[in-house]
This record gives sequence, structure tokens and C-alpha cells, in this order.
Amino acid sequence: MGLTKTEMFTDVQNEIALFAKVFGHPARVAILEHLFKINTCVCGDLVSEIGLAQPTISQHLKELKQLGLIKGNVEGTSVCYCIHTENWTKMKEVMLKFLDQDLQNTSCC
Amino acid sequence: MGLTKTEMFTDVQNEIALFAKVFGHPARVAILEHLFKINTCVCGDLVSEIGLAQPTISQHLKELKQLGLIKGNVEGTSVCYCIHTENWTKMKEVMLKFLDQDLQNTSCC
DNA sequence: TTATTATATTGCAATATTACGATTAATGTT
DNA sequence: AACATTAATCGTAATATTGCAATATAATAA
Repeated sequence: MGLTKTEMFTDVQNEIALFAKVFGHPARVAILEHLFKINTCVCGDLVSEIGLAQPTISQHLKELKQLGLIKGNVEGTSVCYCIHTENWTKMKEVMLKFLDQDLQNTSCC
Repeated sequence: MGLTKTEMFTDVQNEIALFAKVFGHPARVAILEHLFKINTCVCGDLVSEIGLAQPTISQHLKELKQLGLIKGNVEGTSVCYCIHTENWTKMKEVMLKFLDQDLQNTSCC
């Protein structure tokens, strides 16, 4: 099928899955890390930085933008990308709540 | 293609992507949340709890086990699952380092 | 031994993802 | 206007994922 049955899960569970999914590809991880490292807008050099073809990078950027994790400002013929700080923080809260669950008992069979 | 080019990314980037990928499905998120909530081993009731068919749940459990995030102990005819605490902590460190990056400058175009 | 119960595996269909060549769209330059 | 530059979109091929019916496996119970 390849089709996720989202209707049987909570909104939060689906939200976590959506965020996680976008981090589920090393190219998108690399793009985000680069944007954090550069610490300002990146205009254009992502293709040479990452090493995949331009349409492929463009596609990954689209997914990151669709989830609101990055912003893209048109700057002449190029586009400048940077982290969408507010949304990143919101995402982080959701993901941390999930990751930071901890077991009180470690009573396993 | 559908084939991720892992060789052009760092080990850490690929590791983050692998962990994120397994969280990229709400059923697996739900399974993990249930294991945390129950706070002890779960023997069998995951199928009725989640609402997908038994082979589907079994497959999701397999992926979680392969990444080392859960343990499965055979207990008679059933299998008891629980969070693999040590590995969960290790995973958390990797993911937190990625998520907790922060921008010093917010100098965007 | 023959059920019964619980989980895993197999096989398959439907859909999603990844990657890239070719093309298009948009802007800037001469 | 004509050309160059940059990024997005389209189309497509290859592979991956999701889900489940059917079956297999393993342990216990009768």
C-alpha cells in the first residue's frame, strides 16, 4: 500500500511522525546543519555543499519549507535560505516531549 | 530511484536520519508512547491497542528492534516488549544534539 | 498427539520516496 | 532584445514503505 493510516493516531503522534520523516533523510539533515553552521542565509551554494543534483536539493528544500522549518527569500536570481527559528523552536518542543519520556520503573521481564 | 545516497554524508548525519526515519511513522510513535506509558513490558496487547493488523504491528516492532530501541523477551507463547533504556538514552543524545542547535545570529535577508 | 494461542514470515498490491535529465520561469546583465 | 544565471517544475525510472491475507513457527494446554 505505502499509505499511512493517519486516522487511527492522535494529532500529536502524526505531527511527530511528520517532523521525524523530514529528518529521515541525511541530505535534509545536512542541509539543516549547514544552515545552522553558516548561521545566516545561504544563497545558492547548497548544491555544491551537499553534492546531490540541483533538482534533488530543490526537492529536499521544498519539503523542509513545506513543514515550515526553513524560509526562502528571493534575492535576485538566487534564493536565500535560513532556519525558521520560531517554527524550529515549536518543532523542538514537540520532539523533546516525545524523546524525553522516561521510565520510572525499569521492571522488565 | 528511492535509494538514499548515504555515502556522501557523515556517519552522524546518517545515524540521525536512521533514527528519525523509524519515528517517521505514527504507528511506531504510538507503540513507543504506549511502552513508555505502561512503564513495563507489554505482552501481546499492542495489536488491539494500536488498531493495525497483527502482521503490520509485527513489522513495525521489528524495525524498532533492529534499531535497538526496544527489547523483546519471549514469555511462553507471547513476547514481552519494552523500551531498551540504554539505547534510548544514546539515541536521545544524538537527536538532542541535532535538535538543540541554536542560531547565534538571526541575521536573515 | 492434537488443538490452541501468540507472534513471525512470506508474498503481494498500492503508494511513496529518491534521484536526476530536461525543461521552464524568473531575474539580472550586456 | 539577447544572453546568462539560478532555482523550480516536470517526467520518469528505480527502489522503499505500508498494510494485510495467508501461512509458518513456537510454545503451551487438553
